[in-house]
Amino acid sequence: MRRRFYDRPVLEVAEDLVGCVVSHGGSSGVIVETEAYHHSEPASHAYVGLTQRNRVLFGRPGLAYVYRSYGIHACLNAVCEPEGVGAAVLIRALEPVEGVELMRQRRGVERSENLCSGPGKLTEALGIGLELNGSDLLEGPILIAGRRSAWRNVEVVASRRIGITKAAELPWRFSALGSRFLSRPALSRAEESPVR
DNA sequence: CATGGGATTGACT
DNA sequence: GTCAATCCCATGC
Repeated sequence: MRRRFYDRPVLEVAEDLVGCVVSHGGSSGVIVETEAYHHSEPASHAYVGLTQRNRVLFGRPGLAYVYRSYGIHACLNAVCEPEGVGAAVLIRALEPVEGVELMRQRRGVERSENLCSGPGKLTEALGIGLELNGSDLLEGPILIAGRRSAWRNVEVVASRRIGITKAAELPWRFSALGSRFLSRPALSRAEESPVR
């Protein structure tokens, strides 16, 4: 993946990341679910402006923004848009590909549908911790590679973001149509709209 | 300096 | 379905 991939409107990047492959710590998976966050809307950590917590969000595109959620979990984002603009894509679910046994050990669960089906789950499965906040997704140790051929024409659908109270009406969640590895089952067809 | 609230998960009713 | 765990950090007194 090139840096300019991330140096674009965050909604475009969020759609295009579905089908790409995240790898770290001897394991990898295909992204099946993302959400976009932008400083202009109140659900974004960048909404309040530059602070110590969110400074990576304003960094150069292609950085990893890893934050602690509910005091317990780590969540992985890809920083987007030009440097100085607070925007990022939250990686919400993966279809496990490599290192599945490692993922089972790290997660302590067996079912493959349960390994990476949530933002806190996938960081645990891949061994991604807060110390990787600010690392570069183009240099590692976390890497994101482009869509493999089988995913070249994946159908992406948009729906509302999960688990937020502010700006909850925005359809900024993007999922691979029909995937069994989503953090939440597909919504009713009426709630989802095809992208592109 | 005290407090409140999450971009969640898993256990339990 | 409900709810607690647990930790920064941002906010407000």
